[in-house]
Amino acid sequence: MARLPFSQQVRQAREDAIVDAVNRLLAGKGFDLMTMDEVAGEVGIAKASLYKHFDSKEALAAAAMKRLLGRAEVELDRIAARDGLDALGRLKAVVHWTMTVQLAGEMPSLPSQNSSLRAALMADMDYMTLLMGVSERLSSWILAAQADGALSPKVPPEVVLYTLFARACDPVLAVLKAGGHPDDQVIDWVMATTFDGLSAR
Amino acid sequence: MARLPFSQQVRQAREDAIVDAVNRLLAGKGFDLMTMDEVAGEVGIAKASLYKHFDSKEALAAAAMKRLLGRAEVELDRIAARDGLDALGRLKAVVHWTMTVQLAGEMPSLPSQNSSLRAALMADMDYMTLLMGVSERLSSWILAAQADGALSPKVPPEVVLYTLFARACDPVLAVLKAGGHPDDQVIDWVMATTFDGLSAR
DNA sequence: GTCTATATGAAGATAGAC
DNA sequence: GTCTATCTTCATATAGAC
Repeated sequence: MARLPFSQQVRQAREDAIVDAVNRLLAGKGFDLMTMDEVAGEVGIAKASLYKHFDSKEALAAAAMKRLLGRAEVELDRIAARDGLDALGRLKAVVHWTMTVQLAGEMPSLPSQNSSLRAALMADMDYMTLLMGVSERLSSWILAAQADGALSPKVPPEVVLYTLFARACDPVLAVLKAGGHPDDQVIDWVMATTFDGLSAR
Repeated sequence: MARLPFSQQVRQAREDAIVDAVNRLLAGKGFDLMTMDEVAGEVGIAKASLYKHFDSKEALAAAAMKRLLGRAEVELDRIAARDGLDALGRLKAVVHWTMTVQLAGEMPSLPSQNSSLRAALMADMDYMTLLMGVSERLSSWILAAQADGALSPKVPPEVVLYTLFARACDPVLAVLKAGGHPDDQVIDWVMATTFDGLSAR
Protein backbone atom coordinates (compact mmCIF):
# COMPACT_ATOMS: atom_id res chain seq x y z
CA MET A 1 0.00 0.00 0.00
CA ALA A 2 1.56 3.28 -1.07
CA ARG A 3 1.04 6.03 1.50
CA LEU A 4 -0.61 9.11 0.14
CA PRO A 5 0.98 12.49 0.77
CA PHE A 6 -0.29 13.98 4.00
CA SER A 7 -2.21 16.75 2.29
CA GLN A 8 -4.16 14.22 0.30
CA GLN A 9 -4.97 12.24 3.42
CA VAL A 10 -6.46 15.37 4.92
CA ARG A 11 -8.44 16.00 1.79
CA GLN A 12 -9.70 12.43 1.82
CA ALA A 13 -10.74 12.69 5.44
CA ARG A 14 -12.63 15.89 4.75
CA GLU A 15 -14.43 14.37 1.81
CA ASP A 16 -15.36 11.38 3.93
CA ALA A 17 -16.85 13.75 6.47
CA ILE A 18 -18.80 15.48 3.74
CA VAL A 19 -20.14 12.23 2.37
CA ASP A 20 -21.07 11.18 5.90
CA ALA A 21 -23.18 14.27 6.29
CA VAL A 22 -24.73 13.87 2.86
CA ASN A 23 -25.55 10.27 3.58
CA ARG A 24 -27.25 11.18 6.83
CA LEU A 25 -29.22 13.99 5.26
CA LEU A 26 -30.25 11.91 2.26
CA ALA A 27 -31.46 9.22 4.61
CA GLY A 28 -33.33 11.69 6.75
CA LYS A 29 -35.00 14.05 4.31
CA GLY A 30 -34.16 12.95 0.82
CA PHE A 31 -32.41 14.67 -2.06
CA ASP A 32 -34.89 17.42 -2.86
CA LEU A 33 -35.17 18.67 0.69
CA MET A 34 -31.48 18.45 1.46
CA THR A 35 -29.75 21.81 0.96
CA MET A 36 -26.13 22.63 0.43
CA ASP A 37 -26.31 25.00 3.40
CA GLU A 38 -27.30 22.12 5.62
CA VAL A 39 -24.51 19.93 4.33
CA ALA A 40 -21.97 22.67 4.92
CA GLY A 41 -23.41 23.31 8.37
CA GLU A 42 -23.19 19.65 9.36
CA VAL A 43 -19.63 19.37 8.22
CA GLY A 44 -18.71 22.70 9.76
CA ILE A 45 -17.26 24.31 6.65
CA ALA A 46 -18.37 27.08 4.33
CA LYS A 47 -20.76 26.23 1.57
CA ALA A 48 -18.32 27.45 -1.06
CA SER A 49 -15.76 24.94 0.18
CA LEU A 50 -18.11 22.11 -0.68
CA TYR A 51 -17.76 23.05 -4.30
CA LYS A 52 -13.99 22.65 -4.12
CA HIS A 53 -14.62 18.98 -3.44
CA PHE A 54 -17.78 18.23 -5.41
CA ASP A 55 -19.04 19.97 -8.52
CA SER A 56 -22.72 19.98 -7.71
CA LYS A 57 -25.45 18.76 -5.44
CA GLU A 58 -25.99 15.83 -7.77
CA ALA A 59 -22.30 14.94 -7.49
CA LEU A 60 -22.66 14.88 -3.71
CA ALA A 61 -25.56 12.47 -3.91
CA ALA A 62 -23.66 10.36 -6.39
CA ALA A 63 -20.72 10.17 -4.01
CA ALA A 64 -22.98 8.95 -1.23
CA MET A 65 -24.54 6.36 -3.48
CA LYS A 66 -21.17 5.15 -4.68
CA ARG A 67 -19.95 4.71 -1.15
CA LEU A 68 -23.09 2.78 -0.32
CA LEU A 69 -22.61 0.50 -3.31
CA GLY A 70 -19.01 -0.04 -2.30
CA ARG A 71 -20.13 -1.08 1.14
CA ALA A 72 -22.71 -3.32 -0.42
CA GLU A 73 -19.96 -5.09 -2.34
CA VAL A 74 -18.08 -5.66 0.90
CA GLU A 75 -21.22 -7.02 2.49
CA LEU A 76 -21.85 -9.32 -0.45
CA ASP A 77 -18.32 -10.67 -0.04
CA ARG A 78 -18.93 -11.29 3.62
CA ILE A 79 -22.19 -13.08 2.93
CA ALA A 80 -20.66 -15.15 0.16
CA ALA A 81 -17.96 -16.27 2.56
CA ARG A 82 -20.38 -17.49 5.19
CA ASP A 83 -20.72 -21.22 5.73
CA GLY A 84 -23.95 -23.09 5.38
CA LEU A 85 -25.86 -20.45 3.44
CA ASP A 86 -27.68 -21.52 0.33
CA ALA A 87 -28.64 -19.03 -2.36
CA LEU A 88 -31.94 -18.12 -0.73
CA GLY A 89 -30.20 -17.68 2.59
CA ARG A 90 -27.78 -15.29 0.95
CA LEU A 91 -30.57 -13.22 -0.52
CA LYS A 92 -32.24 -13.05 2.85
CA ALA A 93 -28.99 -11.97 4.42
CA VAL A 94 -28.68 -9.18 1.88
CA VAL A 95 -32.17 -7.91 2.57
CA HIS A 96 -31.55 -8.14 6.29
CA TRP A 97 -28.47 -6.00 5.88
CA THR A 98 -30.22 -3.34 3.78
CA MET A 99 -33.00 -3.10 6.35
CA THR A 100 -30.48 -2.75 9.15
CA VAL A 101 -28.81 0.06 7.28
CA GLN A 102 -32.12 1.78 6.69
CA LEU A 103 -33.22 1.53 10.30
CA ALA A 104 -29.87 2.93 11.37
CA GLY A 105 -30.70 6.05 9.37
CA GLU A 106 -27.91 5.39 6.90
CA MET A 107 -29.77 4.50 3.75
CA PRO A 108 -29.63 7.40 1.31
CA SER A 109 -33.03 7.18 -0.29
CA LEU A 110 -33.20 8.94 -3.60
CA PRO A 111 -36.85 9.75 -4.21
CA SER A 112 -37.33 7.71 -7.34
CA GLN A 113 -38.53 10.47 -9.63
CA ASN A 114 -36.00 13.28 -9.97
CA SER A 115 -34.88 13.81 -13.50
CA SER A 116 -31.79 15.93 -12.88
CA LEU A 117 -30.49 13.46 -10.33
CA ARG A 118 -31.33 10.39 -12.38
CA ALA A 119 -29.60 11.88 -15.39
CA ALA A 120 -26.50 12.67 -13.36
CA LEU A 121 -26.34 9.17 -11.92
CA MET A 122 -26.85 7.43 -15.23
CA ALA A 123 -24.09 9.55 -16.73
CA ASP A 124 -21.71 8.64 -13.91
CA MET A 125 -19.75 5.67 -15.14
CA ASP A 126 -18.33 4.75 -11.75
CA TYR A 127 -21.78 4.69 -10.29
CA MET A 128 -23.20 2.63 -13.11
CA THR A 129 -20.34 0.16 -12.94
CA LEU A 130 -20.85 -0.33 -9.22
CA LEU A 131 -24.59 -0.66 -9.64
CA MET A 132 -24.25 -3.25 -12.35
CA GLY A 133 -21.70 -5.16 -10.31
CA VAL A 134 -24.06 -5.43 -7.37
CA SER A 135 -27.00 -6.23 -9.62
CA GLU A 136 -25.15 -9.03 -11.35
CA ARG A 137 -23.98 -10.65 -8.17
CA LEU A 138 -27.51 -10.54 -6.81
CA SER A 139 -28.86 -11.89 -10.06
CA SER A 140 -26.57 -14.86 -9.94
CA TRP A 141 -27.84 -15.72 -6.47
CA ILE A 142 -31.40 -15.25 -7.64
CA LEU A 143 -30.85 -17.65 -10.51
CA ALA A 144 -29.22 -20.16 -8.19
CA ALA A 145 -32.07 -19.92 -5.72
CA GLN A 146 -34.55 -20.48 -8.48
CA ALA A 147 -32.61 -23.49 -9.69
CA ASP A 148 -32.76 -24.81 -6.10
CA GLY A 149 -36.52 -24.47 -6.25
CA ALA A 150 -36.31 -22.05 -3.33
CA LEU A 151 -37.75 -19.06 -5.12
CA SER A 152 -41.19 -18.87 -6.60
CA PRO A 153 -41.25 -19.95 -10.24
CA LYS A 154 -44.06 -17.45 -10.84
CA VAL A 155 -41.74 -14.49 -10.44
CA PRO A 156 -39.01 -13.76 -13.03
CA PRO A 157 -35.49 -12.97 -11.76
CA GLU A 158 -35.81 -9.37 -12.93
CA VAL A 159 -38.85 -8.87 -10.70
CA VAL A 160 -37.08 -10.43 -7.75
CA LEU A 161 -34.13 -8.11 -8.21
CA TYR A 162 -36.23 -4.96 -8.34
CA THR A 163 -38.23 -6.12 -5.37
CA LEU A 164 -35.07 -6.57 -3.32
CA PHE A 165 -33.90 -3.08 -4.25
CA ALA A 166 -37.30 -1.67 -3.38
CA ARG A 167 -37.29 -3.29 0.06
CA ALA A 168 -34.01 -1.57 0.79
CA CYS A 169 -35.85 1.74 0.94
CA ASP A 170 -39.30 0.53 1.92
CA PRO A 171 -41.10 3.31 3.83
CA VAL A 172 -42.95 0.66 5.85
CA LEU A 173 -39.84 0.24 7.97
CA ALA A 174 -39.83 3.84 9.11
CA VAL A 175 -43.55 3.80 9.83
CA LEU A 176 -43.30 0.70 11.99
CA LYS A 177 -40.24 2.03 13.78
CA ALA A 178 -42.11 5.29 14.41
CA GLY A 179 -44.89 3.13 15.84
CA GLY A 180 -42.55 2.19 18.64
CA HIS A 181 -41.55 -1.30 17.57
CA PRO A 182 -37.96 -2.46 18.10
CA ASP A 183 -35.74 -2.77 15.07
CA ASP A 184 -35.47 -6.56 15.23
CA GLN A 185 -39.21 -6.90 15.30
CA VAL A 186 -39.67 -4.57 12.34
CA ILE A 187 -37.09 -6.45 10.32
CA ASP A 188 -38.67 -9.81 11.10
CA TRP A 189 -42.05 -8.58 9.96
CA VAL A 190 -40.88 -7.08 6.71
CA MET A 191 -38.65 -10.07 5.98
CA ALA A 192 -41.71 -12.27 6.46
CA THR A 193 -43.90 -10.21 4.15
CA THR A 194 -41.14 -10.05 1.53
CA PHE A 195 -40.24 -13.71 1.35
CA ASP A 196 -43.34 -15.48 2.64
CA GLY A 197 -46.00 -13.00 1.51
CA LEU A 198 -49.10 -11.80 3.29
CA SER A 199 -51.16 -14.93 2.63
CA ALA A 200 -50.99 -17.84 5.02
CA ARG A 201 -48.81 -20.73 3.95
CA MET B 1 -80.64 16.69 -5.32
CA ALA B 2 -80.71 20.46 -5.09
CA ARG B 3 -79.21 22.11 -8.16
CA LEU B 4 -76.42 24.46 -7.41
CA PRO B 5 -76.50 27.95 -8.88
CA PHE B 6 -74.87 28.02 -12.29
CA SER B 7 -71.92 30.10 -11.13
CA GLN B 8 -71.08 27.52 -8.51
CA GLN B 9 -71.27 24.72 -11.04
CA VAL B 10 -68.70 26.56 -13.12
CA ARG B 11 -66.51 27.02 -10.11
CA GLN B 12 -66.81 23.36 -9.25
CA ALA B 13 -65.90 22.32 -12.78
CA ARG B 14 -62.84 24.54 -12.74
CA GLU B 15 -61.69 23.16 -9.43
CA ASP B 16 -62.13 19.65 -10.76
CA ALA B 17 -59.92 20.55 -13.69
CA ILE B 18 -57.33 21.92 -11.31
CA VAL B 19 -57.35 18.82 -9.17
CA ASP B 20 -57.09 16.70 -12.32
CA ALA B 21 -53.93 18.50 -13.30
CA VAL B 22 -52.52 18.31 -9.79
CA ASN B 23 -53.27 14.62 -9.62
CA ARG B 24 -51.49 13.98 -12.90
CA LEU B 25 -48.47 16.04 -11.90
CA LEU B 26 -48.25 14.46 -8.46
CA ALA B 27 -48.33 11.05 -10.08
CA GLY B 28 -45.75 12.01 -12.64
CA LYS B 29 -43.15 13.95 -10.70
CA GLY B 30 -44.21 14.12 -7.08
CA PHE B 31 -44.97 17.00 -4.77
CA ASP B 32 -41.56 18.60 -4.48
CA LEU B 33 -40.96 18.80 -8.22
CA MET B 34 -44.45 19.94 -9.10
CA THR B 35 -44.62 23.73 -9.48
CA MET B 36 -47.56 26.06 -9.31
CA ASP B 37 -46.58 27.40 -12.73
CA GLU B 38 -46.95 23.92 -14.19
CA VAL B 39 -50.31 23.41 -12.59
CA ALA B 40 -51.56 26.73 -13.92
CA GLY B 41 -50.14 25.93 -17.33
CA GLU B 42 -51.83 22.53 -17.48
CA VAL B 43 -55.17 23.99 -16.50
CA GLY B 44 -54.72 26.96 -18.81
CA ILE B 45 -55.25 29.69 -16.24
CA ALA B 46 -53.01 32.22 -14.55
CA LYS B 47 -51.08 31.14 -11.52
CA ALA B 48 -52.71 33.82 -9.41
CA SER B 49 -56.10 32.34 -10.20
CA LEU B 50 -55.08 29.09 -8.58
CA TYR B 51 -54.85 30.90 -5.30
CA LYS B 52 -58.47 32.04 -5.60
CA HIS B 53 -59.40 28.35 -5.37
CA PHE B 54 -56.73 26.89 -3.12
CA ASP B 55 -54.72 28.62 -0.43
CA SER B 56 -51.40 26.95 -1.00
CA LYS B 57 -49.51 24.23 -2.80
CA GLU B 58 -50.10 21.96 0.16
CA ALA B 59 -53.83 22.60 -0.10
CA LEU B 60 -53.70 21.52 -3.73
CA ALA B 61 -52.02 18.26 -2.85
CA ALA B 62 -54.50 17.73 -0.05
CA ALA B 63 -57.37 18.22 -2.48
CA ALA B 64 -55.93 15.58 -4.79
CA MET B 65 -55.45 13.16 -1.92
CA LYS B 66 -58.95 13.74 -0.66
CA ARG B 67 -60.42 13.04 -4.06
CA LEU B 68 -58.36 9.86 -4.26
CA LEU B 69 -59.59 8.72 -0.86
CA GLY B 70 -63.14 9.46 -1.89
CA ARG B 71 -62.68 7.29 -4.95
CA ALA B 72 -61.16 4.61 -2.79
CA GLU B 73 -64.30 4.60 -0.66
CA VAL B 74 -66.40 4.12 -3.78
CA GLU B 75 -64.16 1.28 -4.86
CA LEU B 76 -64.37 -0.34 -1.44
CA ASP B 77 -68.15 -0.20 -1.70
CA ARG B 78 -68.01 -1.84 -5.09
CA ILE B 79 -65.73 -4.57 -3.85
CA ALA B 80 -67.83 -5.16 -0.75
CA ALA B 81 -70.87 -5.59 -2.98
CA ARG B 82 -69.28 -8.28 -5.13
CA ASP B 83 -70.50 -11.85 -4.79
CA GLY B 84 -68.27 -14.71 -3.89
CA LEU B 85 -65.39 -12.71 -2.49
CA ASP B 86 -64.00 -13.67 0.88
CA ALA B 87 -62.00 -11.23 2.97
CA LEU B 88 -58.70 -12.14 1.35
CA GLY B 89 -60.27 -11.80 -2.07
CA ARG B 90 -61.43 -8.34 -1.14
CA LEU B 91 -57.97 -7.29 -0.04
CA LYS B 92 -56.54 -8.59 -3.27
CA ALA B 93 -59.15 -6.67 -5.22
CA VAL B 94 -58.18 -3.50 -3.39
CA VAL B 95 -54.52 -3.95 -4.18
CA HIS B 96 -55.35 -4.74 -7.77
CA TRP B 97 -57.29 -1.51 -8.01
CA THR B 98 -54.52 0.62 -6.49
CA MET B 99 -52.01 -0.87 -8.91
CA THR B 100 -54.29 -0.19 -11.84
CA VAL B 101 -54.60 3.41 -10.74
CA GLN B 102 -50.87 3.72 -10.40
CA LEU B 103 -50.11 2.24 -13.80
CA ALA B 104 -52.67 4.59 -15.31
CA GLY B 105 -50.56 7.47 -14.04
CA GLU B 106 -53.24 8.58 -11.62
CA MET B 107 -51.75 7.75 -8.27
CA PRO B 108 -50.61 10.94 -6.57
CA SER B 109 -47.51 9.73 -4.79
CA LEU B 110 -46.50 11.98 -1.95
CA PRO B 111 -42.79 11.37 -1.33
CA SER B 112 -43.05 10.09 2.20
CA GLN B 113 -40.72 12.57 3.85
CA ASN B 114 -41.90 16.16 3.41
CA SER B 115 -42.51 17.87 6.68
CA SER B 116 -44.52 20.85 5.44
CA LEU B 117 -46.82 18.62 3.45
CA ARG B 118 -47.19 16.02 6.17
CA ALA B 119 -48.05 18.73 8.67
CA ALA B 120 -50.65 20.23 6.35
CA LEU B 121 -52.27 16.85 5.74
CA MET B 122 -52.35 15.87 9.38
CA ALA B 123 -53.97 19.20 10.22
CA ASP B 124 -56.63 18.71 7.55
CA MET B 125 -59.57 17.16 9.33
CA ASP B 126 -61.40 16.14 6.17
CA TYR B 127 -58.32 14.36 4.93
CA MET B 128 -57.73 12.61 8.22
CA THR B 129 -61.34 11.52 8.46
CA LEU B 130 -61.24 10.03 4.99
CA LEU B 131 -57.93 8.34 5.66
CA MET B 132 -59.17 6.81 8.87
CA GLY B 133 -62.36 5.67 7.18
CA VAL B 134 -60.45 3.80 4.51
CA SER B 135 -57.97 2.42 7.04
CA GLU B 136 -60.71 1.09 9.24
CA ARG B 137 -62.57 -0.61 6.46
CA LEU B 138 -59.37 -2.24 5.30
CA SER B 139 -58.53 -3.22 8.85
CA SER B 140 -61.84 -4.97 9.27
CA TRP B 141 -61.18 -7.03 6.16
CA ILE B 142 -57.68 -7.80 7.38
CA LEU B 143 -59.02 -9.05 10.70
CA ALA B 144 -61.63 -11.14 8.91
CA ALA B 145 -59.05 -12.64 6.59
CA GLN B 146 -56.87 -13.50 9.54
CA ALA B 147 -59.81 -15.12 11.31
CA ASP B 148 -60.36 -17.16 8.13
CA GLY B 149 -56.79 -18.35 8.37
CA ALA B 150 -56.16 -16.80 4.97
CA LEU B 151 -53.54 -14.32 6.12
CA SER B 152 -50.24 -15.21 7.67
CA PRO B 153 -50.44 -15.34 11.47
CA LYS B 154 -46.84 -14.14 11.60
CA VAL B 155 -47.80 -10.66 10.44
CA PRO B 156 -49.88 -8.33 12.65
CA PRO B 157 -52.82 -6.49 11.08
CA GLU B 158 -51.03 -3.17 11.39
CA VAL B 159 -48.17 -4.45 9.27
CA VAL B 160 -50.55 -5.80 6.67
CA LEU B 161 -52.29 -2.45 6.45
CA TYR B 162 -49.08 -0.46 5.97
CA THR B 163 -47.88 -2.98 3.43
CA LEU B 164 -51.04 -2.58 1.38
CA PHE B 165 -50.67 1.19 1.43
CA ALA B 166 -47.03 0.87 0.43
CA ARG B 167 -47.86 -1.35 -2.54
CA ALA B 168 -50.20 1.35 -3.81
CA CYS B 169 -47.19 3.48 -4.62
CA ASP B 170 -44.58 0.81 -5.13
CA PRO B 171 -41.90 2.10 -7.52
CA VAL B 172 -41.38 -1.44 -8.79
CA LEU B 173 -44.50 -1.05 -10.91
CA ALA B 174 -43.10 1.89 -12.85
CA VAL B 175 -39.76 0.19 -13.35
CA LEU B 176 -41.34 -2.96 -14.75
CA LYS B 177 -43.67 -0.96 -16.95
CA ALA B 178 -40.70 1.04 -18.23
CA GLY B 179 -39.09 -2.32 -18.98
CA GLY B 180 -41.75 -2.85 -21.61
CA HIS B 181 -44.01 -5.29 -19.81
CA PRO B 182 -47.77 -4.97 -20.24
CA ASP B 183 -49.80 -3.68 -17.33
CA ASP B 184 -51.58 -6.97 -16.63
CA GLN B 185 -48.30 -8.80 -16.44
CA VAL B 186 -46.80 -6.23 -14.08
CA ILE B 187 -49.81 -6.40 -11.80
CA ASP B 188 -49.75 -10.19 -11.73
CA TRP B 189 -46.12 -10.22 -10.74
CA VAL B 190 -46.42 -7.67 -7.97
CA MET B 191 -49.63 -9.25 -6.68
CA ALA B 192 -47.76 -12.54 -6.51
CA THR B 193 -44.80 -11.07 -4.62
CA THR B 194 -47.13 -9.23 -2.24
CA PHE B 195 -49.42 -12.07 -1.28
CA ASP B 196 -47.36 -15.17 -1.98
CA GLY B 197 -43.88 -13.80 -1.32
CA LEU B 198 -40.65 -14.40 -3.17
CA SER B 199 -40.01 -17.86 -1.70
CA ALA B 200 -41.46 -20.91 -3.39
CA ARG B 201 -44.58 -22.34 -1.79
C1' DG C 1 -8.73 25.30 0.24
C1' DT C 2 -11.13 28.19 3.15
C1' DC C 3 -13.68 32.01 3.87
C1' DT C 4 -17.34 36.21 3.14
C1' DA C 5 -20.15 38.18 0.04
C1' DT C 6 -22.83 37.97 -3.98
C1' DA C 7 -24.78 36.60 -8.46
C1' DT C 8 -28.49 34.06 -10.53
C1' DG C 9 -32.51 31.80 -10.98
C1' DA C 10 -36.57 29.43 -9.51
C1' DA C 11 -40.80 29.05 -7.09
C1' DG C 12 -44.48 30.20 -3.69
C1' DA C 13 -47.40 33.77 -2.95
C1' DT C 14 -49.55 38.56 -3.51
C1' DA C 15 -51.07 43.43 -5.43
C1' DG C 16 -54.09 45.71 -7.93
C1' DA C 17 -56.42 46.68 -12.40
C1' DC C 18 -60.41 44.94 -14.98
C1' DG D 1 -62.39 35.46 -10.66
C1' DT D 2 -59.13 36.35 -14.03
C1' DC D 3 -55.33 38.54 -15.51
C1' DT D 4 -50.24 40.83 -15.64
C1' DA D 5 -46.69 42.26 -12.99
C1' DT D 6 -44.27 41.98 -8.87
C1' DC D 7 -42.66 40.70 -4.21
C1' DT D 8 -40.08 37.73 -1.32
C1' DT D 9 -37.61 33.97 -0.06
C1' DC D 10 -34.49 30.58 -0.58
C1' DA D 11 -31.21 27.47 -2.83
C1' DT D 12 -27.60 26.44 -6.22
C1' DA D 13 -23.58 28.09 -7.59
C1' DT D 14 -19.63 31.51 -8.12
C1' DA D 15 -16.23 35.62 -7.34
C1' DG D 16 -12.45 37.06 -5.27
C1' DA D 17 -9.65 38.02 -1.09
C1' DC D 18 -6.51 35.52 2.01
